[in-house]
Amino acid sequence: MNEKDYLKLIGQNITKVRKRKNLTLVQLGDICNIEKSNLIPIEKGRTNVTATTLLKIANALEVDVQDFFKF
Amino acid sequence: MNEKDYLKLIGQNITKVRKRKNLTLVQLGDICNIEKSNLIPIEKGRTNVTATTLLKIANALEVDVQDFFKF
DNA sequence: TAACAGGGTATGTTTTATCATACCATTAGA
DNA sequence: TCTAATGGTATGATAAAACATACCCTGTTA
Repeated sequence: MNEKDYLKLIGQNITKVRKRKNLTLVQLGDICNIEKSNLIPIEKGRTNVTATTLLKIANALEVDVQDFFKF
Repeated sequence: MNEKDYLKLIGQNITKVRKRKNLTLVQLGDICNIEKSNLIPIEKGRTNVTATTLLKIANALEVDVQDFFKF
């Protein structure tokens, strides 16, 4: 898998979980202290997200980081 | 889990898989095009590794990225 | 027709991951 | 003993993530 698609899938997984939890980008951002303007590139797969940012988001969404890597 | 321990565990998982495959840091680095001097901080959990770097390492080690997040 | 909420974009700044190279210590083999 | 391999450290440069703020568009609703 190429890096572009891989980042896109991670982002899509985050979006899926966020919507499943009925959270807006602002709400998620409030919980994990990340601005929505920074969450959007992550969900769109436009940024090469770091491990700790994934941890913050996973904690906020109450899932395992691994869940973002299940394709 | 705090970020420090989390990064350390990711690194330890990478080290475990690398040793299981009987690869040195240089050999792993050759496969995924990452200098051993840059792999060491990752394995030690001293750097906040990015998603694509984890993908490169996972590909080189022939495992899923998820495997690095199993604690 | 406001006003607001939601998703999304743009951008300048700061921080830091990655790259690349050089170097050190220890250990095993010739 | 010398050499090479291995793990590890240090560092300067470059690319880019994260931060923070401001702004735009669309749909909804008072």
